[in-house]
Amino acid sequence: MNRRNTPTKEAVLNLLLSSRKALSQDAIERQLDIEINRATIYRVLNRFCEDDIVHKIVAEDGKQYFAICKKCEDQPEVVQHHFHFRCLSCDSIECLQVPVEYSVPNGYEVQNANCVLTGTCNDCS
Amino acid sequence: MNRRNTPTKEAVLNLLLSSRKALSQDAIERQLDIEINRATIYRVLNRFCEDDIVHKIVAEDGKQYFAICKKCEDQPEVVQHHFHFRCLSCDSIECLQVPVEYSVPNGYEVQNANCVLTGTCNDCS
DNA sequence: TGTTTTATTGCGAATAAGTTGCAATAATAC
DNA sequence: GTATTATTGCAACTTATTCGCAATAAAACA
Repeated sequence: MNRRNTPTKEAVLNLLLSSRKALSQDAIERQLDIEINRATIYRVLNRFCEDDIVHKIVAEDGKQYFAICKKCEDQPEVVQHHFHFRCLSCDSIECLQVPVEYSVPNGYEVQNANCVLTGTCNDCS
Repeated sequence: MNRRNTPTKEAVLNLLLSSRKALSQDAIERQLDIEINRATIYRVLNRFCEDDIVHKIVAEDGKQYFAICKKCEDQPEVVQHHFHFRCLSCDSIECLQVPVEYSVPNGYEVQNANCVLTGTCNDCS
């Protein structure tokens, strides 16, 4: 299943790269100049996730948001789990450079972390 | 808007009290002996949330799960934000007694935290 | 105890997010 | 240039949650 380069893929990737925020499918659809089908956007995004180009966050609104996997300065090798911040005022989600730290009971094995803080961001407070 | 006691409310509350896990609407509906309408279950649960009897978790499946606000031994006054664990094997969500710790950039104000770790629980590993 | 008030419920319909099957299109390899 | 098959668009579908409305039933009160 080799990947192909398409205008759609390019457009979505560029949008995500230029965005400071995590974007939902409908935000992406709105912000793109070219018209791309809803289902296609999801498929492109999910492929990006499979390829670890993008990570998916699910917020308390139950919606999926997608953000480029930027590597943290301190740990260039790993894109570790970090907190996300959802501002209720401007309704945007961004990645914080704050690693998620936790311990789990014996026998538990963590594969993923989905952590979203909610409140008011600097721009809105 | 005074609250009234109803069989429905009782039943849902007792179920949540007796459950070690956070429950979704459909899990509650399935586990109850009495027949309660879907919309009603949601309304009861949301009222519990408003009254801080129950807290809501949204998992990466986008679904809402509800759990009794048990107070942690260490900080009996406050039900502080804690991690949740979702086991992909037995598909259940539970509250961990692990507080969520974080810092946020200047000017950010956190009102809530929704943190779910995903993986395999002790029973399934 | 009977009556009134209004919170709660059930029902059905609506909404919204995300997925899927399928046929058409278009990258890429040869 | 042709063949292969990844990608796309479309429409339909699924699933979770919400909402309006009329009926019901707690709770307060006479």
